[in-house]
Amino acid sequence: MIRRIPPGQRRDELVAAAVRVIARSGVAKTTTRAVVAEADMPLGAFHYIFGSHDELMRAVIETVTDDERLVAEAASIDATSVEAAILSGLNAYIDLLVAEPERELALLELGLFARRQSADGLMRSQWQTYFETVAGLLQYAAVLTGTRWASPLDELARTLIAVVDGITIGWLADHDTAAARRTAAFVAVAFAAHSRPASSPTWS
Amino acid sequence: MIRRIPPGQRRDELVAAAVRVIARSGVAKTTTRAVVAEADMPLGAFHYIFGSHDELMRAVIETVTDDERLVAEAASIDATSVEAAILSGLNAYIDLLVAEPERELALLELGLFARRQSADGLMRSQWQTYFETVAGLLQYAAVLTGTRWASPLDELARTLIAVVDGITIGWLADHDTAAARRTAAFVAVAFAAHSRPASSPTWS
DNA sequence: GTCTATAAAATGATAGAC
DNA sequence: GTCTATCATTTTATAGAC
Repeated sequence: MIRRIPPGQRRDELVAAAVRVIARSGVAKTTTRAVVAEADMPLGAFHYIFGSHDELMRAVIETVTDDERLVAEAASIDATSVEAAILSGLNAYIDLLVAEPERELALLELGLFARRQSADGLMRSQWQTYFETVAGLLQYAAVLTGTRWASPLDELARTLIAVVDGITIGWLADHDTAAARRTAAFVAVAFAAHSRPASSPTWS
Repeated sequence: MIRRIPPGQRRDELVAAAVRVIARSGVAKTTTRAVVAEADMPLGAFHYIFGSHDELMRAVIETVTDDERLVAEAASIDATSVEAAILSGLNAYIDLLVAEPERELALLELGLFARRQSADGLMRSQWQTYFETVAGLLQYAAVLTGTRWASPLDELARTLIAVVDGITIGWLADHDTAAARRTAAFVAVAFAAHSRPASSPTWS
């Protein structure tokens, strides 16, 4: 019995399987065999689609960069105030982190793996996507709360990503969810200090 | 020609060699062979000292936790103000990061590796050490600037570690040192908002 | 105790039948 | 195109000479 499946689809299946294996077992144990087993494919099918193990990992990083963490955009943002907006966004992320720690662990592993692996900017583009996503969210939050940002958006976005990454690592270390939320609260206040009413002049 | 060396010393040599290999090539490529080659020892010597590859990695994490990143304590802190103190400390760390990126990359890799590997809290104790070190530095900064912290020290320390980790990852992604320093400046201002004159009451 | 030689297992990649 | 069987290499771990 032969399964005739479009190459593109098989490729997607392999990448999806790799993502699951990475989340479950880590980048180090994501072997070619483990991936094809997860995808329920014969080993031979692998090299028909990907030239090498490296090529698969590269595809995984690119895919993950595109569709992961975008769920954050769906987070319901509290429009009561800028502080509330940032806090609700961070808490929604922390909820996600607590619910699926392996996912975030996998994303960090993939980032460091990319950094080790490729001389070109694979990790750079991964984080660039994060920056842009968060910049969009910050802009959205400003509109929602009738405010504007008093500091450059890309600077704020980068800082917020740093905080998210830092909260993630800290929580992965000790699972202290309450502490993570306290950090989030600290940051929310700090960001609120960089917002102004939408109609105010450049420096109040 | 036989080298008769105390087992404790050989153990230390292997751990030190492992750290160098990790920094240079990453956790994934830190094989037993690579480590003994780095330590200039025969392969057989390895299993005489460590029962397994895992045991070595565990020893590495414990060692690294103890002595790394403590160099931050030597950073000259600007006592002009709380903001200046935090900023100078973070900038000193960024200097270190830029000078030896592989070192910080290795520390992050080891943390995630520990998290993957051991069910017990190896990563937890690693970060716990960071928390305590930074808490000490924050306390020192307060004394130096004649202020006191208006928020719990452990909460501030945890947040600062999160920021340091986040700055590190962001910089590793794109090597944007100026951006890292802007994030540091943002954070320094935020921390200053949580300080009070040393003699003031609990809430001003 | 120290080292060389080798076993045993895992992994990336390919050959070749169908 | 698809899959089974296999190769070549790498890696952890051990056996056994000295």
